Amino acid sequence: MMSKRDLILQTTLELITELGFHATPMSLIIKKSDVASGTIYHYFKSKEELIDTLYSELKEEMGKAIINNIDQDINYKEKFFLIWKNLFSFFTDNPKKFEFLEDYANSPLIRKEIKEINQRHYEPAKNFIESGIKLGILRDLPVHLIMNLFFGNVATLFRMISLGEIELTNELFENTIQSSWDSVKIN
Amino acid sequence: MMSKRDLILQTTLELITELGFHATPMSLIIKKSDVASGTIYHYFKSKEELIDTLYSELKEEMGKAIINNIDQDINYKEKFFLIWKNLFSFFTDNPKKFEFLEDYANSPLIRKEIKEINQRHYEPAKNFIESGIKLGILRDLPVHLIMNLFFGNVATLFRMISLGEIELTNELFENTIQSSWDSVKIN
Amino acid sequence: MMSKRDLILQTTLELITELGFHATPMSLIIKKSDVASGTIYHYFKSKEELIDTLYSELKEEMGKAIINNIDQDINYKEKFFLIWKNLFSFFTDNPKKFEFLEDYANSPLIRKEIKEINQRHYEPAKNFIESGIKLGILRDLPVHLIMNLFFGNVATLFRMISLGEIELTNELFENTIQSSWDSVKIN
Amino acid sequence: MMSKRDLILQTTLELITELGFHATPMSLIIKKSDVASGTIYHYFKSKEELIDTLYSELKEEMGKAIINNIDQDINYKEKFFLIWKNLFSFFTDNPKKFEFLEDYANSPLIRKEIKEINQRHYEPAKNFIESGIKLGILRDLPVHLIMNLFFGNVATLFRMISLGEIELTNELFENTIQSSWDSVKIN
DNA sequence: GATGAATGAGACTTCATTCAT
DNA sequence: TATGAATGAAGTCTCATTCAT
Repeated sequence: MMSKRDLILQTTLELITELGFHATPMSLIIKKSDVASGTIYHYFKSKEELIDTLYSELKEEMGKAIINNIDQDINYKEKFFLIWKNLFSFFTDNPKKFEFLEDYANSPLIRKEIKEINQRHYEPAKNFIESGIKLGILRDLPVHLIMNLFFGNVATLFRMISLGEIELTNELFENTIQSSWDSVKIN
Repeated sequence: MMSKRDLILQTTLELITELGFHATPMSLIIKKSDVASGTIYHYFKSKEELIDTLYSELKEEMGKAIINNIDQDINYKEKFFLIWKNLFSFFTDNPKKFEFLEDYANSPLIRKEIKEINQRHYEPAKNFIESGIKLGILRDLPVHLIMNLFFGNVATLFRMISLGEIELTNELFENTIQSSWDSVKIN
Repeated sequence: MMSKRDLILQTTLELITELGFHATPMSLIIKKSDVASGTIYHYFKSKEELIDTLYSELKEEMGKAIINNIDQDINYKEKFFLIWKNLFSFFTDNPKKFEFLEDYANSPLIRKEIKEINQRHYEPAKNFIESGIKLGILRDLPVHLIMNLFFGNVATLFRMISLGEIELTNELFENTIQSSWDSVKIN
Repeated sequence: MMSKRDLILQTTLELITELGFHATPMSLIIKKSDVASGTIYHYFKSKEELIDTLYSELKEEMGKAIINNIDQDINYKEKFFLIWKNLFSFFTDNPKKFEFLEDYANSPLIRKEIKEINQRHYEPAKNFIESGIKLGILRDLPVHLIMNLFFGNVATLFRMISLGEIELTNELFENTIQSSWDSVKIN
């Protein structure tokens, strides 16, 4: 059985992605979680702290998903493709989490301090890009720029699939990753 | 002198990018615009219609900015670079408009119908991409996917510059566009 | 007809003296005043500002009541008695105002700044005491101490009468004022 | 070491004088006392009973302080002065208790029944005043009026000293008591 | 005796909107 | 066109208290 705390977080994710932060009153989270109003404030000091917490937990989860299986004995390009697929799979498996993280990535609703602290979950990914540049495999662009372009590409494909604007075929999938790779690889 | 209607729209843009839609009460727009509460409702039926209107006007403005100067006698790649630069310049010249359009591109706050209607301002850009594919210059990916990847790349660079996360040099600028081009061109 | 603003102030006085500040919810003031909840906030920014305003208005009113008729051609002691009676009459005529001013005189609920500003209504009274000291009629005690003792004496008598703990006769009234006078006069 | 019960009472006194009854939530008393919420309800049935108890204990303590040393072989006036000083000393030694007793003397928060019961601690003081009247030393005013005027005078001086509005010198102290005596003694 | 998670009524306040002038 | 007093539903959060352990 889920703890009340986790139940509240899950309900919050569902409602906020569906309705947006301000269109999701605490009263609705309370009702859907089937807890008393006081209970939510027992675990989270305020609505802001509630979504800060949700953001942190999801950011950590995504950071871990990205580097899944990455320690295999495969070459750089294959690892690039693997990470791309890992991120895409995370979105596919957790569309709500994708939506939430997209919406609040640049939102003033999440305190800056929270955002900075959660950067730490992306150290492995950052190291991967950095090593690619050092090895002369990747273009010499700022590491964070490459990471953001990469992330943006995955998100763009996933969003369109998710909204039904295009259909996902194996070919499209591979071509899009290839396009992403071509944008940063040298030659 | 600015009409009251336009004054209200401008104030709305400023406040909404700074505070977000729900944290920007009509009362604040009213106060900062120095009009009476009745006046705002004379021009816009509701808060929703106000931002629908703002969205439409900005979307149109951006659509026009993109194709500025595009009818010159230059080759395809040069046009690709020009459009990239046009979009980037529009963001640089209008950072608030960039922010607003980014925030509300995927927001449920803008009615779907409004979003669809404003697609028409991007016909020229769409035609440009389509012709590139037909001519065998661009990869055979769905047109809208290419457009979104393209838009995403420009936005990613601009956002990082704007937030001060990286510094814009001529070299970085050209390299990033080149990276964007490499992701879609054939060969 | 009373303005909504004044109606709210009057209702507030009645409820707060009866129930106390914290036991008087805004919702009750709203209901008894028969206005909309928004209306109260149109005139007063917060509950705190509402009672600050009430305090200020009553303090001013009491300040004026005290010096009523004082410019007559009567001697010092007679003026002392007159002021005593003026204050006592103000309490008798406005028992709720007495109660409110008593309860909030030393309350942290009224901002210090508000208290200081309202001292100005007691300048004439202060001058009267000061001149008494200078003329050698009154004991050489700090002016404000004399004022507070004086005020305390009037309030003590009135409170007991008001609570029905003793009965007011002309003799008791005169004796009490005489007692007050004897405490500060020289000889 | 203090019992948890007494610890709670002491914390309550401190918080309530600083913040006021309604601005002092049970949760704060609980936190500052470092006890569990259940514990406070083990000793006191409700918040009301908690302050009723506090009131009673302090009222008794003050009653005892007043008559300290009064059985010496000194004359009536000297006893009057002694009681005055006893009360003033009690305030000086226990400023929080003074504040609490002042604030709640006329408060509807303390049940009437509690107030009446605690009158018994002031029988000796009452007897002292009554005998003064019978002996023809004091003015023939109602006993309780004299007691209240007396108490009010001590409180007025103490409050001003305590707030730093005037400075306490030996001369001022003696003069103020003399003033208090002059207000009730015959001649 | 002691704990603290859980409760839910109710507090203050905000806000989009209306309408008589 | 323009005004701004008035509305009242709804929002976030607090708080005294309970009860299973």
